[in-house]
Amino acid sequence: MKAAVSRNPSWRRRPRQRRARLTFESILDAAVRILKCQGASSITTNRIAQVAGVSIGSLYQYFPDKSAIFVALHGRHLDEIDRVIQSSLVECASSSLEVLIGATVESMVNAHQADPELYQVLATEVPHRADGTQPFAVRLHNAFKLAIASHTQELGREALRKGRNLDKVAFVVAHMVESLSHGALFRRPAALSLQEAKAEAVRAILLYLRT
Amino acid sequence: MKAAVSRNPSWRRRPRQRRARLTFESILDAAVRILKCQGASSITTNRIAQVAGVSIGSLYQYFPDKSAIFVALHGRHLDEIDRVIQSSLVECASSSLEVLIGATVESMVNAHQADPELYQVLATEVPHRADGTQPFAVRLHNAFKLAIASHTQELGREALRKGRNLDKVAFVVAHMVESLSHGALFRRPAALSLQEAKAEAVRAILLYLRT
Amino acid sequence: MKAAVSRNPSWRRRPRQRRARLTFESILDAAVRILKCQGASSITTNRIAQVAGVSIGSLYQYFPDKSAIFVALHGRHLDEIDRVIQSSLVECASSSLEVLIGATVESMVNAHQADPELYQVLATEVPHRADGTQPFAVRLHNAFKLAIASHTQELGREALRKGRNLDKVAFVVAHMVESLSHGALFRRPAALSLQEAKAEAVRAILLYLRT
Amino acid sequence: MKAAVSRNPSWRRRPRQRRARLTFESILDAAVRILKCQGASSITTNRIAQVAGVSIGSLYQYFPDKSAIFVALHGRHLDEIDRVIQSSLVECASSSLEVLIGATVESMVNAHQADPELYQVLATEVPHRADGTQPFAVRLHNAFKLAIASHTQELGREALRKGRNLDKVAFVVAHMVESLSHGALFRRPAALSLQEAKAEAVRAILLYLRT
DNA sequence: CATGAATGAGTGTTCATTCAT
DNA sequence: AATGAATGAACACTCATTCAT
Repeated sequence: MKAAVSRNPSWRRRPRQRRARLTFESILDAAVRILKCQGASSITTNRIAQVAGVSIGSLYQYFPDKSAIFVALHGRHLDEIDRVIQSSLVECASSSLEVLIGATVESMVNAHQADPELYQVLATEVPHRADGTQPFAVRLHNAFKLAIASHTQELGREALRKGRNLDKVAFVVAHMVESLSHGALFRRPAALSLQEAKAEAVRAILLYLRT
Repeated sequence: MKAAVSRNPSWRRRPRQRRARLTFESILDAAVRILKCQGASSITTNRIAQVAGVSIGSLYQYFPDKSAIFVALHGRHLDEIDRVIQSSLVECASSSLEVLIGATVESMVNAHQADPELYQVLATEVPHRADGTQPFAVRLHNAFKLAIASHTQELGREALRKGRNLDKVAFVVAHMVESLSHGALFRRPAALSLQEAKAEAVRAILLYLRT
Repeated sequence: MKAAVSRNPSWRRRPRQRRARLTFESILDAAVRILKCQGASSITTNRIAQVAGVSIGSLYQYFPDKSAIFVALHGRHLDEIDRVIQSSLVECASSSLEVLIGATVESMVNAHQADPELYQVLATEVPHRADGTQPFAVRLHNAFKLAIASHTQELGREALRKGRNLDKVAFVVAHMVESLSHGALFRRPAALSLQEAKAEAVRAILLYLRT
Repeated sequence: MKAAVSRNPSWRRRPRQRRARLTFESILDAAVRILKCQGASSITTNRIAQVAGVSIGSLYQYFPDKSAIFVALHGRHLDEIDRVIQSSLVECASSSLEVLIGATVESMVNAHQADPELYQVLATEVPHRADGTQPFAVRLHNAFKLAIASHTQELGREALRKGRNLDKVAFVVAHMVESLSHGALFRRPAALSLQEAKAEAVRAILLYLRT
């Protein structure tokens, strides 16, 4: 993909595109850094620009206003989680449901464990009006519809019978995966280890699926 | 404690306390009204005071700063949900688990259905730093520990055996109730009616509990 | 006029109204001071507030935005000129046309001579979109219609005959008064003294009126 | 003068000069377009460049700064009016004063009628500090000195006698022409047609000149 | 000469908070 | 205890201008 470009020797490589992407990301990274260190209340566009190492004017070339930065931040997070989940589903497409659900919960937890404070702050302090961006649960929902559909036989003849349609199952599973993964990481009771919480989450989801 | 007041027998009861409570609530109500009508971005302390019909000075008599209003708002919401859940648990203390879980999910949904936009805004646009206030899931967790403990026999001898302790079960149940109730109301797929979503949520929770 | 107020002994004199008016005027005065000293390009709302000795917040309590200050500035100037002209017309209501026109031109020049730089700057550097405020020439026009009407007999039987209506005459006179007064002060050729310029202006206007 | 150019016979004439002139004008035209459509408050150098179809860098090759564009704009307008007036004066050099004044007023009105909004905006919203550029009235003044001088005999022996010098007369006439022409177009009372206003203006000026 | 991305000083404006009344 | 005018630090955002390419 990038080979094709460097193969062309007489070419100043699309400097705009590349630099633009870089700047865009560096602005988001700066926002993240500030969010984690100083919290959401002390974030200003000028500080973001400064931390990102770009001028405030440039920042406004990439984002129409401050809230656009937040939207992009949430978007990037959602995309990341999405990607991780999709990977799990694809990788385990031909594995048992047990493996698949286990891997998914694992991925979910891992994705958040990489930077727990960030996701905490994003979720609780950074406004994320539901404009445009598909709410996360909907993305998960669709992913699980596909995944479950391809394991129909494992679920037994009757599992998806009589009104127990895919939508219903995917609805429950998507919410369980999201809620229990988050919960295992952020809200589990002191008496429960992360391992135990994850295991129980998987157990609960499989129980539901198998019945 | 209220000696000064009770010493004056001819006095309309605790007028200050009463008025104070009223003012306090009217400020929160004003905040809610603004949040629902204009969104979180256009909320200012001055506007809140104006809508509440009190002076800005008075507002600061009841709240040390702006964020305290948000904290109180979230608190009030959590307390309300808490109350509703506790009611369900108490009312159904001697009913079957099926009834209890059904009632709980029902209560949960009803509580949010009263003012869906508000809870949406509160959750997504109003910062709710996790300082001090017990996160909701923890309250639910404790409530369910009690509830489940008192239905141990219905769950069968072995249900709470072998490391499947109360904490673990309550953790899963609390998250399922919260997540699926919210989800049923706010994020269910178009193909699913609220009734169906609720019913499936209850079914899933019971399945887990009974196994 | 103010006696009525001070006659009321138990009264804290409308502090808001009075102070408000004072603040309002002090802001305009500050704007004038800056305009004269630093020119229109270096005027900022913060500097105006500072020079006026009020906080920037207060400034915005009296003016919705920066341009409103300019509008008020022009308005104040127009009102001042208006007042001066009206005075002349009233004072000379029963004098000859010669006296009346002489006095009017004199007033006009005097009014601007008090602060020539200001009016120069106002006219050339401060945007004064014609929104709402009656353009000056229209006010003058109406004033002169009245003045001329009350001197009809002096103008002779035929002066206002045959399509030479009041509107027409007032149109010409108003423009001559304004233009020649301004011109005498700001744009007269070096060879002409102010006195001469004014005298010639009056002569020209009277010539027109008498024919 | 243009030796370098004429030395190269096969060359399209002065390409740089020509293009330069074109670019210069296109920038001014763009400014005019913006001024008329969006008003003076929303004019920016970047937008001007964009509308003109040149880069912002090029714009700064032709104008040292933003205000230079305004100066040039006013200059272009003044030159245009100047040109039109001079034409009238030259064309009517040997006509009667009546014809000459009539033609001049006519020209003046026509010149502004071509684009009334523009001249309104230029006069009221675009700063035109009196630096350098001869104020318009002075140009007119000189033009009329010449014109009137060459009609001395028509004015009669005594007309320019005893202190009634050319400067005085030209001062009055120049201001009357300018003010009444503008007034006829932009500020005439509703009851007056443009034709009537112009005719009365001419009549008033001639009355003055002939006395 | 042309370009237009980058700059950043500077602006208008807001709004949480105070405090004299 | 209540008021609300006054405050001014702080902010989001603009735009004239530069300069490396």
